[in-house]
Amino acid sequence: MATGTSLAVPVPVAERRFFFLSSQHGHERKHRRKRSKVFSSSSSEAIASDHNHQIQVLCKQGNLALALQLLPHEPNPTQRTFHSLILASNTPSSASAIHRAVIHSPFHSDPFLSTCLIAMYSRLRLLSQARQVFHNTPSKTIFVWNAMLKALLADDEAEDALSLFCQMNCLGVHLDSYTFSFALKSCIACSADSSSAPYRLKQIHSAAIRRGYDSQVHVATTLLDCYSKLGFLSYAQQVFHHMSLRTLVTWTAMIGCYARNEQPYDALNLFRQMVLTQDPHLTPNAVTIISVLLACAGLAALGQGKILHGYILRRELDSVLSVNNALVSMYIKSGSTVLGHRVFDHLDPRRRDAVSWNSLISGYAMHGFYQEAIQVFDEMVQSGVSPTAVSFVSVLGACSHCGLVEEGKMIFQSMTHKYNVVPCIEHYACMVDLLGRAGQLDEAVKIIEEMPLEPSPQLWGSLLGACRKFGNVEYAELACSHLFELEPKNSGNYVLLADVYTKAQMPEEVDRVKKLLEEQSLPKLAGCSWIEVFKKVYSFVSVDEMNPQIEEIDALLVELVAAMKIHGYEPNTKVILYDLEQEEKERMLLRHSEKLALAFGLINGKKGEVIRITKNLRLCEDCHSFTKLVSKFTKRDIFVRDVNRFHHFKDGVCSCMDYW
DNA sequence: GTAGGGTTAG
Repeated sequence: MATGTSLAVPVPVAERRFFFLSSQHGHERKHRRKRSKVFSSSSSEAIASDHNHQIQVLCKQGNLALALQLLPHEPNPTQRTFHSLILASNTPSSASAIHRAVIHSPFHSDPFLSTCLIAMYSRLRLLSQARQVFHNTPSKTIFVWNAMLKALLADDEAEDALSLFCQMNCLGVHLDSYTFSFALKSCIACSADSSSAPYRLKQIHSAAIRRGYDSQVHVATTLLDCYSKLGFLSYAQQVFHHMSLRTLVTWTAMIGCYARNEQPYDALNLFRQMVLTQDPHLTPNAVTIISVLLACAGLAALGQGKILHGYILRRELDSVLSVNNALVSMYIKSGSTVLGHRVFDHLDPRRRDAVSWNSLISGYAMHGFYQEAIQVFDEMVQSGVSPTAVSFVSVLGACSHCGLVEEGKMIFQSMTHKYNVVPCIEHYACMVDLLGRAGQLDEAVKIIEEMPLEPSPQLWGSLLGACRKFGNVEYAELACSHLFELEPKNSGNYVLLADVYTKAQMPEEVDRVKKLLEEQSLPKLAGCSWIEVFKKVYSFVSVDEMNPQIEEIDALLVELVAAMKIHGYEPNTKVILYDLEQEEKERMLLRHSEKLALAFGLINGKKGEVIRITKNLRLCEDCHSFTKLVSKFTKRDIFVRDVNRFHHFKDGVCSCMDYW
């Protein structure tokens, strides 16, 4: 206790030191202090260390201007000083000033500073300077190589990044896990204009396996995401299942993978599985929520989406702009433009970005509110947000569905002339669709012939669709000559061509195409529909004997068909290409997944509530006319979202006006 | 010894 009191007496710091240090130490200290005093007055080194420190502090405080003014007065800037300056540099002129100073210092080829300089130039989007630093660094550490890879990737020079990766391999550079992350991402960045992406991805994957980096969590997650982006869902799944350690990012990437690759149901299941682990490290973040919202949108699962919205508010994730944008898009895609618009309205107008606006524009376009879509586009421009390539895809799509040919042409022209957006393949596809739907087939073909890009299957598909509508055999054959080569496994193209021949009364040709289709025994994409009833999502496929209520559903459908026939419904068996008896064809029509979902909704849903169905294919003509009549007969509003757009059935009429 | 990576809405 006695010592305690004595220690409680405040002792000045300097004295206390004396108290504890031996006299010898004290002497040494004094001596050293004396020496440094001599240096500080006579040698420049002491001033130097002083300036170095000052420059570093100024950089940390963000006062780069003053730091740069001080730099010439420092004859021996240290590596630390340069590092601080590089980190603080935020303009091209300050960047080159610092770079010059480095070159004239003993650190001119220091790999550490080279790494930082490359990153700095990359940040300022000065790629050629970054390349220069790279080439002038004789002994490149893996950091230097990786910084250059990253810089190339960030500047859309992914092809160069991949060549650099090859060079590293040839030179026997010891690659690390970062190298693989960048190489994999480059591969994806190249995939837009190169068909070899899957092959190259697998090559890099095997190289990663050989070096044992494939199990590294960052590499594996990137790998998973790369397979996802190329549409190789099963490879992504394999990577996910083989990982021994999965982080939140890994789970999020896999959820996003399902959501983007037409498996929204699996995305929701995986999300549920993740939440059930109750692992605190796996608490969903904004990105996770965005991916889950994407899945809800994919299913038009409005109830699930609302639950998520509640979660977002509780977790205060509504402060994140991208979460709000995803909400807007989820609500609209789930059929509620009102709720979508409400989220948009609650956003501070100054915070709204191009994605916020685009969500709204594409939402209106999807619902067939084309005037509104164009109006929102104008509002976007007025608000000072520049339209992006995506804005134009939506708004041109809107024009096309509305038959606004002249308006569409003007907007297409304005892209380059007014908004500085270079048209890409999707925009040309929109134009072909616009002209094709309006019956201007010659002009549509002219666009294809004159465009500077390689026509995509979607673009030929648009032309083929127009040919079907206007019965143009010549252009249909032209489109198919490309389509059969570009996507030989898409049975839809054969069906459309057969339709064109049927319309043109060319039965031999119809038979030829049908045979072609049968010979290849192509796997037809199974029709699938979803419906949400009391916040649970139910899915239906056309051959679904597993559904416990199938008998009840069948019975209702038979009853409905009988009633609809009185109201003028005639089963449109033309949509079935197989050679079957009329009765059998009608039976097949009744098993279309959309009709099953509709009957299920009528049986189990809340009376009088809007029925919302989502379908993975385009709505067939028979289901369309059937649903129109059901909406009238049952006095129910029915929303059906197919792959392209919304159909709102009410009182026997559809919002698409039978034009889809 | 320092530096650097994976998931994000249209």
